[in-house]
Amino acid sequence: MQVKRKPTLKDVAQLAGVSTATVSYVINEKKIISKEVKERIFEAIESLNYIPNNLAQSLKNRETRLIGLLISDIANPFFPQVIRGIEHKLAMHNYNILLSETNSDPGKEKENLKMLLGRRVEGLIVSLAGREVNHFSNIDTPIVFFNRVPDSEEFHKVQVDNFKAAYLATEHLILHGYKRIAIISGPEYLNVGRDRMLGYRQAMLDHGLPILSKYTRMDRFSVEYGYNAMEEFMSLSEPPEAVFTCNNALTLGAFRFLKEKGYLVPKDVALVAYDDTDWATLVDPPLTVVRYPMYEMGVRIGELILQSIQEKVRTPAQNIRFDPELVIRRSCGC
Amino acid sequence: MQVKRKPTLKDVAQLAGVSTATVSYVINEKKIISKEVKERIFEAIESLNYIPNNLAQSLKNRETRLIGLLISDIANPFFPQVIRGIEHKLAMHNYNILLSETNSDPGKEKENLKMLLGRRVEGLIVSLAGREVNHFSNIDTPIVFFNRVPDSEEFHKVQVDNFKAAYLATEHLILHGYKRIAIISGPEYLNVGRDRMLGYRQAMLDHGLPILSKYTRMDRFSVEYGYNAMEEFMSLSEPPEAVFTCNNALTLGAFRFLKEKGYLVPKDVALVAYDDTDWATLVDPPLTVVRYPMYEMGVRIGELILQSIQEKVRTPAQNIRFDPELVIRRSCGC
DNA sequence: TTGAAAGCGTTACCAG
DNA sequence: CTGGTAACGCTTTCAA
Repeated sequence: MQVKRKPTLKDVAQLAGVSTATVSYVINEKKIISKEVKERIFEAIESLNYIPNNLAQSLKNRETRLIGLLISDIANPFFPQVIRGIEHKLAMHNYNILLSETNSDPGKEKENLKMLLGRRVEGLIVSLAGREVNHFSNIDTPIVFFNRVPDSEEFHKVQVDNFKAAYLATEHLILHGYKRIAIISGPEYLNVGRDRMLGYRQAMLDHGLPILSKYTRMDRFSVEYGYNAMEEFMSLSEPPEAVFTCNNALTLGAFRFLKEKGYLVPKDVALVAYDDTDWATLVDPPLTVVRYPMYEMGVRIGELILQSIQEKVRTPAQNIRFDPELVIRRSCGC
Repeated sequence: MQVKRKPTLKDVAQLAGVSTATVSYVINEKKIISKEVKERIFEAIESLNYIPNNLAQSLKNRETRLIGLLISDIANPFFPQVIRGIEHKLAMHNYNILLSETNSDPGKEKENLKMLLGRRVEGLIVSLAGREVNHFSNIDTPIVFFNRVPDSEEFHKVQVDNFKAAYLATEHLILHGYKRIAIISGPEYLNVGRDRMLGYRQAMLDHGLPILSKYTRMDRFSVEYGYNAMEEFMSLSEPPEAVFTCNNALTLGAFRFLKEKGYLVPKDVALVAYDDTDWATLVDPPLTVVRYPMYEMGVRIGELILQSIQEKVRTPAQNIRFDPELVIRRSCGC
């Protein structure tokens, strides 16, 4: 549509009978301008409905106040909470968020990255699409990774202590007396899949329990995978006594299977889940879960990126781990 | 940080030994340039790691390929699904999303609106913060409202047929034989609160049932409000036989109250909810809900805004209503 | 206290 | 085919 051009500084200047410089001064309060001139300029701005063109300002000032957010899928309920924290922090400092989704496709990630860089975002907040991270090297725009982070030590990272979270969950099950404990996790090549698996293994090991491949599944973080993995477990001649599901989608799928088939939790099989969701207290039985502060993580991510932008020299990469907490309800059999 | 300046067209031109015009031509494939020159330019681009400055391009071309998204709170699970649809549609056309939250604060909405306009977004997608909409008049940037839309007929709107949704839900309860049917809804001044209430009233009216103020609550869309309203209902000397909760937060609160206090659904009180959530099938009993296609709504919103941007002349405002559907599960007593 | 003009990084017209 | 240059809308230096 955009039929008529938007008013510019020049238009305002003309109408107010002053130079563009003067108008710029009053808008930015950079110089002291006489009351009467100011008045005239404000009137002109008002009557033209003038809003400064931020593109031109950015071009001139070399600052866009834009942060690029690169995530796999905004419908994953984990993200909105975190984004909310990020947004609140950034908004305080007049930074805005440019959103882009990758659908966990590294190709799309690469494309979007280029787009964001082209738009001259001042910082990047990213949860990795896949295992490839080469396209993030050699970028001199500050980056904070979160959730799905690269292994490399050279980047800022904010994450839950996934290992500890899984350890906590598994150990709780062990101390409860269960021996045949299974796990459903995400892909090996993602820290979030791998570290949770490692935490599980370590807990089993520390308590002298065997790690059996028939009780471990790690492939995708999806509802279907959770459903299918649970189905496989329950059709084993010796099904697990307890299962640890490593993210909300997996929990959803696994739990759905159990409900559909009429299994009783925790009697037939106990459950500990990752991610404390809205509904964890509403299902029957209420879910014992690993919880961590999503909003606060977002705020911290926002702080970290703002700080990295401010810095004149590159400071050592920070790896911030948030402590998970076990929320004991009833699905574990307690 | 941003220590070293990013390479510019000029840098590329210099390195390749050509003019900036020529470089621009090859980048945009606007003119036919000889193979060898092209080659040299690509090499220069490669070695400098040059990415065109989109700000300058936008300024020159008068197109930002940016859409502003103005919503109350991204953590409301309704939004992410819709946004996903929007994002996918827009991404196909190389448009990106600038996200901003209002926290349902009209003041913040006004501010953010100005910011988005300053950034010269080509279109606006908004779910209203409050009842005030004056700041949206006199804006010549195309707007599509969704979810919380203004009453005015002058704007494009995409919404669920809220009236019909509530009518459907209420009528189902009525046909089931319940007489004392209550409703918990959101504020009167929001279409989403009001229309759902109206649908309820009409259904009651059409079936000769009285509308009693003790059975109607409309104030806020929050978990707490849902909890409290349900508590009030159940402490009535004659509690309702069935309740219709008008959004996911209200459902969450109301259901939580019932669970906590040990009420049996649908025996003690039947329930029909608005919004089909992930967990609606997992709770006990599975929830009978009103469902509508969130992702598809997002796609439609994206289409509509793109179309409005393309149009040379302003076409009449469209009011698109998505049909809700009743998903009968067990909380209604069927 | 005000203004002229250069420049931010592109694009595109017009010449050659 | 290639290039000089004005212009997009703003900020800021320098001068008046």
